[in-house]
Amino acid sequence: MADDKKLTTRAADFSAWYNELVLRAELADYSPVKGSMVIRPNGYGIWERMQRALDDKFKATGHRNAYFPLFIPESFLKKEAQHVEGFAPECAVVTHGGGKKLEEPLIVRPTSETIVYHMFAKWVQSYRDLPLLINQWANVVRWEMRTRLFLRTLEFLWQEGHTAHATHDEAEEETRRMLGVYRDFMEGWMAMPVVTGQKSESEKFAGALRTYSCEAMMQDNKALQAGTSHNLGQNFAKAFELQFQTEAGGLDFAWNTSWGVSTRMVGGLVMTHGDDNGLVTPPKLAPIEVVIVPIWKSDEERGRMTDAAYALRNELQSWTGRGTHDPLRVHVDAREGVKPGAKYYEWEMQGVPLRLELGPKDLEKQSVFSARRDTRAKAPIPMAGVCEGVAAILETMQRELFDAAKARREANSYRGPITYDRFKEIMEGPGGFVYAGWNGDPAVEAQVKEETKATIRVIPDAEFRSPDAPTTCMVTGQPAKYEVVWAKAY
RNA sequence: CGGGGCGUAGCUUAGCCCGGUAGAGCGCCUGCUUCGGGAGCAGGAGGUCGGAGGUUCGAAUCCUCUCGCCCCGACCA
Repeated sequence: MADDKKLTTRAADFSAWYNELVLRAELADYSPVKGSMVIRPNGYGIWERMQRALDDKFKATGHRNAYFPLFIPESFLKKEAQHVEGFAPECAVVTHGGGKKLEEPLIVRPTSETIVYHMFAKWVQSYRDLPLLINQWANVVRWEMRTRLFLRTLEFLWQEGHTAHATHDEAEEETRRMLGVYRDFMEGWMAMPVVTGQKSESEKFAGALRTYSCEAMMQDNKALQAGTSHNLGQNFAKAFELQFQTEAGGLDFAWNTSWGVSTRMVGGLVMTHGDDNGLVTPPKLAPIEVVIVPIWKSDEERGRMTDAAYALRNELQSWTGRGTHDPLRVHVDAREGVKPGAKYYEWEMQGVPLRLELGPKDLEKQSVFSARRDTRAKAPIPMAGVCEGVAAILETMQRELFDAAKARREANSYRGPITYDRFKEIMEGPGGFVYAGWNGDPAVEAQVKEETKATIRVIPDAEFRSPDAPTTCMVTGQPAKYEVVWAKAY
């Protein structure tokens, strides 16, 4: 009886733990259509907070939101050779509408480069129209063979930024800037440390010149590609005749970038911070940061305690110590007929960062009893200064979640000279990030993937590289062209 | 598309070999007692046993077909 209330532990079966958590925390549920899911209010609430934070960052870097249609003419996809090769196999295609066969099939967008740059071509005439900085929040469809809640579903929600620039260097700067924005968000809001860097040729976006990525390590030591930013060069501009008059009077193709993050990040958040009791949400992304549970025995006490709980909520909500635009998000759980213990388990499963218990004894002592979700640390907070006290705990928790995740990642990262045999041991065993030399040959990359299922996650940016750069390729022993991060990935 | 598992109440499932009144736990509703870490008692609602054929006096159970889902692989944000 007690057992079926517990989650499968991470140690016993990480995959089962993840699925159970997502369902039990009511983040999402399976839909009647295979491979697609319903995002429930608990999960959507986290996504909304992600959206808000990211949208502010996009606006602050000069982007404006727009919306492009769901349907794309099939012919558009075919205009960029690599793009069609990459995406055609996973596209949903509409062949009928209004009871009639369509003259030209419509693709349900797997991503919107083609239609966006088709439109850009109409809007851009001169270098004065550049840069054009657009973002859209949308759903996209990719017909994946194997799906997983939040991590890979047929349809998912994301944001896709699309920009056009006059020069390669400007486009490159934008590509890197947005990768930085993603990193700031993932580390500052999700408390999820990432390794940034460039993708190898085989892993880059179909149609891009270069792809950069944020890679996070999950608690099973596998990598999650959490966000990508692409320098598209002039590939799409040429395919869609996106040209402009230069300052000198000539004609040139524009330079494009695109970048995106998706609801997959919710899955990343779960697998970064969740524990065997359920979800752990970083305070900054928690739809509810604080839940107050009033404790009573008699009816008389129930009245007094719920009143006190709502009064405490009002005090917390109206506190402006974090600024008027960032009030504490507080919920009172005054349900009758559910015992306090049952409420504790429920809110822990849902990942609410801080629980406040308020009973007659606390009221007498003019304090409230707090329990932190991640460490389970419990301590009374004096009513005088309760807002500051609560805010301080949340701030500490946000920081410590990041520190803990980063320490875990580093503990499972391997640097220094390594043999291919040792590498195989790591990948068959605990897994993790292995920093090693690579001769740059795609055949080596393919061989390692075939033999170990590990892939090159990124060619890391300078700050992530080892103090002593590897000099030889881990597999061939030839001179290393790059230091790369190997890992099994989601 | 290969390999494995499974479809019985909202959920988890027993029953299936060996055909004969469809059972349990959780959840839900009502009432009373409870309430500082998953409450107890009493009463109650809820089922075309995934679907279609067949065998049989009789099918959740046996046979055939079919649909769907989950997990593991190949592919991918």
